[in-house]
Amino acid sequence: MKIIIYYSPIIPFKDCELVMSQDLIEEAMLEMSEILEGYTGLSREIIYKKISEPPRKEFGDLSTPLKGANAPDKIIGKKYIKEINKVGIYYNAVINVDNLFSSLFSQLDDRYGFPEKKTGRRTVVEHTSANPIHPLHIGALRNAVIGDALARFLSYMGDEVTTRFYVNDSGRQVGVLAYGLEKLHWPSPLPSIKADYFYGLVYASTSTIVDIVKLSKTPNDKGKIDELVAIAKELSERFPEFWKLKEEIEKDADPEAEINRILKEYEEGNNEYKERIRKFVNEILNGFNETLSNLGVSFNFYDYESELLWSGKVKKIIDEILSSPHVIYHKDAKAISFEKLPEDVKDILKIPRGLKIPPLVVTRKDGTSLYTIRDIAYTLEKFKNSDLVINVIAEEQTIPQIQLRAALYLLGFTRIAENLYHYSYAMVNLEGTKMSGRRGRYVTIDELFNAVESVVKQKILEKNGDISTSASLARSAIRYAILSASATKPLSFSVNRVTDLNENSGPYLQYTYVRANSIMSKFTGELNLELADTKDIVNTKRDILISIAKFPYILKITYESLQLENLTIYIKNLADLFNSWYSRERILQEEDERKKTSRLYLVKGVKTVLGNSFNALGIDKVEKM
RNA sequence: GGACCCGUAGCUCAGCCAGGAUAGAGCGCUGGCCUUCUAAGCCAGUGGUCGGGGGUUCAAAUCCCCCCGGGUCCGCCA
Repeated sequence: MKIIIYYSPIIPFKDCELVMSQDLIEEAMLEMSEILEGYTGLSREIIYKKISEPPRKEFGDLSTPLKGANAPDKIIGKKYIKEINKVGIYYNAVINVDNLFSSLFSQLDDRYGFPEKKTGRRTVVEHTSANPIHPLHIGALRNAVIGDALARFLSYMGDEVTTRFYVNDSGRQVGVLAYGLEKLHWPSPLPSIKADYFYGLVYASTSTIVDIVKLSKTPNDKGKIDELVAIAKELSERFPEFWKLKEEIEKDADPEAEINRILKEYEEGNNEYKERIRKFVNEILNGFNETLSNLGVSFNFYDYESELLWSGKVKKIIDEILSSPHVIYHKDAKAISFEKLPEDVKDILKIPRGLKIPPLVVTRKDGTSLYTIRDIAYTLEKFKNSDLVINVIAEEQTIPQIQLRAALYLLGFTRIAENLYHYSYAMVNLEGTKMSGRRGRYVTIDELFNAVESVVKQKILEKNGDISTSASLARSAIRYAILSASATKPLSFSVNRVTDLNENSGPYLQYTYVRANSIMSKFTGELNLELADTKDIVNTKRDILISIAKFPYILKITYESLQLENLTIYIKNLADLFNSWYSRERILQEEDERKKTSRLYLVKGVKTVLGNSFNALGIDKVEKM
């Protein structure tokens, strides 16, 4: 793995600071650059910046290419650097294992790696925030896992973190569902089925029927109608009330107008709609929670979008917008224009210079509100007690998120606009399935989780393991599959792959932890650093030592980049090293007390690093597998 | 048409932003290892025009330009 230096944080710090403790690799790199500075005349910053891990062992532990530098072929180091050897343009440093070992383990405790001081940054992570109209499907999975892991991670790193789920209970989709329910006289969910599944069927049925009615009035697209009819048949097999619902909806001259009417009355505070909609939204949210708890995901707050409407906060923003100089007419509607947003501000707000930001319409024709405008009001709320807001939202919403930042900036909320971060992630593909919430075609997270858990259970039975760990293992398999990939890349998912619990999986990491933990719990003595034989720290053990020492550094770059895969991949590599060593040498059975001691320290280090990383990523520590 | 993301082994992914020495994992395939602290493991082998072409550089998977392919967005939806 490459050692990376001098990262410029993705989000600049203002009055907050990350102070890492015990970052011994960083100290070694500083020492190396100081030594070379004296010989080469290059600034230590330049040297430091170029340090990386050499591709092969024989080149040492740290390496920096310095062309034209004229240092001696061999330099003796000081504390963490043993010596530096010149090979071609490279200066290769060998780490002083004795000193690294004693420094590292003289202070390694349960908190190892995490900063001792709080950063002083108050961070909101808004994530998942799925529309409460159908069960959570695979689309929301990546969001929930990334958001939850980010929040845990930042919290361990010393941010004061708040997690929020934005309940989008005021959008058109909720209006569609309310319309369908009204037509069915507000039925209660069937007891045999989870509420979110029941409402999901009503929503998909209503939405499909409304589209059929709409299309049948302008009969020009035969193919499309045939397709919808096929979907109708499909839905009617899953939802017995489908034809009754269709009959009811067809009685309305203009279903679309009915949906708008409901939305308007609801937004204006009609009590019946307020109550009825809140009731089903909460039932669906309960379903979400059941799903999310399987994944180990929970929230500090659920923020109902509708409350922003009824409290007048949205209206206040609309008024502010309308009195700003940036309002124009766009297709006969009042809209915010972003024409006058300066180019250099675009850079600050991470908006591509080449992008012409589309105008943002302020309200619908009938006066009801639109999502992005409501989101402005919501963003102000989120910033009330925070410095940074991270929105984990799919990349499809890049433009609205840009409009949001740009609008906030133009309205004068510059600090907020600058500290609002869109954590974008690409789509998850599941074995080529095509998903559509509006048509009720989706694979739910529950289905995936159950499939994974049942494979895990089978595996546990085969191995005579502890069946009570099945949920933990299934959860970690799913979370690992997501957290080890870069969020910006489209992710191909398949149940087969997630349930392949091999050496590149959550359970593999848990298994490695179990091994380390089991050794430590069988050891009853007291570890004494004086007894440790550092001469024994060679080959893979040496790699393990250095890897453990690198942990704070990895945490730091992960914190600054917000790319959790840095940490995930790192612990996978550490687990590989540990397992490789584990199969070759004995630890508790080692007869030489001094060797046994130094090895036990390594095991303790591995256990601590894995355990702390698990905490930060939301992977369960299990004792037995 | 414009903007953004992605393209690395048969498949799924690291590495790219911060350029350096024979490009790494897992799955798959081949063969080995359980009287030893948990074999969800270990060891060995197999497999790559880093999408293509130019450019910058002593040095390019990595930076720049062009092109090709896939995805997403450009709504009075979210």
